Amino acid sequence: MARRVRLDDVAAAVGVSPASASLVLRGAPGPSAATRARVLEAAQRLGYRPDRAASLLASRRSRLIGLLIDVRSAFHAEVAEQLQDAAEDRGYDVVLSTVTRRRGQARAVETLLDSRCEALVLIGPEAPQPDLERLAATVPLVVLCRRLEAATGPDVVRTADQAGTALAVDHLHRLGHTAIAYVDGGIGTIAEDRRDGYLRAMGERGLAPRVLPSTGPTGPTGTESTGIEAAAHLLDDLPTAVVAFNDRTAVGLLDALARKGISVPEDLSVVGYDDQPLARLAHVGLTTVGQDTEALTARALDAVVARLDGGREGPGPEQVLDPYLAVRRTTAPPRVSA
Amino acid sequence: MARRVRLDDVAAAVGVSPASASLVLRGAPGPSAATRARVLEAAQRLGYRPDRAASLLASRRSRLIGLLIDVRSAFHAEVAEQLQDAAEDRGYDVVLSTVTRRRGQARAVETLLDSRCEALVLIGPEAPQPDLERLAATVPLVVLCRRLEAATGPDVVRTADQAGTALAVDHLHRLGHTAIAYVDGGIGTIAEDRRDGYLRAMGERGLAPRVLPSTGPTGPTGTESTGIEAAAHLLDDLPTAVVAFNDRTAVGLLDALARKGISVPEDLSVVGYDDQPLARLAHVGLTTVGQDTEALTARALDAVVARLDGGREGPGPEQVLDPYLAVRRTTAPPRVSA
DNA sequence: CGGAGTGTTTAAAGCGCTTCAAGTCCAAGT
DNA sequence: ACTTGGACTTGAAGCGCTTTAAACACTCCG
Repeated sequence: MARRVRLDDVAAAVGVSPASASLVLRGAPGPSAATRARVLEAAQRLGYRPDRAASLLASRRSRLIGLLIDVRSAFHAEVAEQLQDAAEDRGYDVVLSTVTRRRGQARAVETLLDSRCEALVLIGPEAPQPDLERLAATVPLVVLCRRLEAATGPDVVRTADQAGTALAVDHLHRLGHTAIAYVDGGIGTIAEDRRDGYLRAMGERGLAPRVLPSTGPTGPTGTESTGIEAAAHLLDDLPTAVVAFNDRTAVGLLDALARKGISVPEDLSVVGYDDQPLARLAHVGLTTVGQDTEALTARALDAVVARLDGGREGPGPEQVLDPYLAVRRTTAPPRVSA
Repeated sequence: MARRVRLDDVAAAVGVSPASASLVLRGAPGPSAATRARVLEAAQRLGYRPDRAASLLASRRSRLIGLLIDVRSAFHAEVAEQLQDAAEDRGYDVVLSTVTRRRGQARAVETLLDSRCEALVLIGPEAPQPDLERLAATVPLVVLCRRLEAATGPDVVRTADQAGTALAVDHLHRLGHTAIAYVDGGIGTIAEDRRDGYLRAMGERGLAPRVLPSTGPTGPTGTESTGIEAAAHLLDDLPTAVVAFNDRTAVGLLDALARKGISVPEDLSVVGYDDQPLARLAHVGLTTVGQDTEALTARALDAVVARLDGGREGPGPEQVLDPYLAVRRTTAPPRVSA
């Protein structure tokens, strides 16, 4: 295994100083076109690859953005991919750190910090707000998809979850539904917001809300089984439409309903939340509320860049994006009033 | 934003040389218990965090393993998580790089190499074998879940895919099935192996194989829609059992069958492949073939460590693990012969 | 009491790159 | 002919840490 080609090797091959070679290879202004061409050629020929660690150490800037993800989540994955591409366009690089069951968020954040990240992006962090504020004092921090009470430190970019469930209720109401139930998602800011949005939207229309509790605090919440259990409760007194906390719950619900011989959307309309790939599948065709991931990551990156390159100091305004409603095949006018 | 605490600061605070502090903080032998305690205390008090880039640069070793994943794949995610934990136990760290639609495998590998990774793990790389061989000449390389013809360079750790489909056929045959169809997964080493396994297993039992082609080369292969299409073909001449290339295909199949009023497993048994979380869901209960991810990652790490710490030079033996069969609710004896 | 031996500590030399002050060179200006 | 300024180039000083060999302080032994 041959020794790695260094900058000095390239410089020596061309007969210029390492300093010049460095400038050329980073596209910095200074070197003449002739030098530039020769250095580039040599670098190419020798197969030179700059040493990341060395440049990080030498340059004051690292142009690295740390992204903390739970690699098992499809949504996180999507954000990662888009942030990666968006960052690249702005000359930044993204370093990923993943939480595992053993390795908590704190550990993962440390790894990121140790890697000289200049800013951190956390997706729906569960850490208590004071912890986030403290972290924000150390490094520019963007909190994605999580509401904070009067955020002072971190920048917040999120979707208006309340508006999302309201959108769902509105859609159903326009179709003629009045008996619209909601399957809850348990505790957490997001679940709260979605529930509130539902309750408010129902209230505004003078409709009686009906919230089916999520699976008890013991089991996991917002999964297919939540939907299956909810279906059991629903059967006693069937509404004409149901809004579920998320798509997985909705899918569980759908499955349980199918087994009971209740046809969707004829007997019952169902709306999910998240617009997961799952929901888009032709044979599921779930009407669902979604958030614009691309806009979300773009805003997050903007916030980072505003601090890093723009020199913004205080926290920016909380960025709240509007959710959208993807109408598919699980909603229709109620049978009786049609 | 206060300047970062450096090793020198810690050393100065205690009144020892940076060299000693360095030794203590890395748990290297040398420093006395007294010094050790004082340095540790100071580091703690000052909130010292070693600079990753600097230590990488200074130490000859980086103890970094690069893992290339497609962050959208659940399987990759699982591997990432497990490799992360396993590596930690051996004193290695994992750096993740993700391919995006824009950013191919090659680019991602470069990033990893630039980060001073000492070894690379690729999951089911699609690159042609010569490329992999070339890469393996540069850096210790482990190829996970992909068969190579007479691998000379990279270490290979995979599951015997042929044995997997054979397992499925065997299970069905024992239940009394003889008309067992297979839904193909298109091109690629994995799809080939699974198909071959099916064909061979059928042949050995004197059964007539029936392979339903995967969706044409235009569309994506091995998805739910593959299963849906296959179901349409199946209806003309219903076998008593079907083995699908993977779980997603099986789920599509299941869904389409349900719509046609064909009940599983009464009318038709279905076996998937991958044992995805999806398959394990209570309301799916798919009988499926799975691979032992934990063993897979453990072997991969062993291979890496054998080269890095053990000084192994040549390629190790190809590691082929046995798949397992998870029998759930989609398989039963055929109606007639029961 | 000198020196071998043991256990600790540290000075100093980098790791490979960036950066910036300080050149060098040459054409234009006076 | 002699400065002036612009366009390039480069020497040298780090970035924050590791590592090696050498220095140091003892204790133990003959």
